[in-house]
Amino acid sequence: MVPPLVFLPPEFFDREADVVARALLGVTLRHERDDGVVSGRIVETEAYLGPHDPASHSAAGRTARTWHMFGPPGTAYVYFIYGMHWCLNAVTREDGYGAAVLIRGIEPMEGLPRMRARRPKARRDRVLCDGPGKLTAALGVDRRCDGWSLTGGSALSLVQGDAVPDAEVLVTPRIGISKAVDWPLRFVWSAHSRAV
DNA sequence: ACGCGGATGGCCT
DNA sequence: GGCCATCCGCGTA
Repeated sequence: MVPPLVFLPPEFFDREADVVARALLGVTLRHERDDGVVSGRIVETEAYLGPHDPASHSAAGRTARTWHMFGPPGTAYVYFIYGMHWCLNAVTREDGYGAAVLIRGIEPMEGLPRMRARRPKARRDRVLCDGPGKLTAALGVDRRCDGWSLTGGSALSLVQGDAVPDAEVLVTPRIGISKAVDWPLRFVWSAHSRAV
């Protein structure tokens, strides 16, 4: 028997983004499609705290692009970046606030052959999902998922996992941003991530 | 191992 | 016109 899937409820996400970012380590991100299930355990995240956080997309206000970042807790916010890549966030705090957690890395679990097919340039499984644009490609996540619920009401969901001890969590500044560059809002599950 | 620059397109000034 | 919450390939070591 396979244990039932326990989806993270909306209340899980109705907290500050840094708290949720830390708590998402070890959680399974799961995409269920016609051709099968693809999933992985979250090993790296970043928190974007809200309109007062200069590095946050919500700092520029609610536009068509950032619309779903202001949605209810547990919403998927998916955006297009550098003309090529999709990035997946989980919205945190209350409806209308504008905070989110960027999923930066997962450890592949189910559907390895499908991930490899969607990431033909990855020569080794170690680099299949070790970046925000890589994991969305491997999972088949794109603009269609923008605004979906991650709490069990859609094909894309977050499933409860075993707790990750503090001793295995690394906290660092965020990557690839130009504002608030030293805020310690990046969380890495060191035992399962190649990233420093 | 590490650093650099090109790819590529939507959105804001 | 410039800026991106990135990735990849190629150069040097």
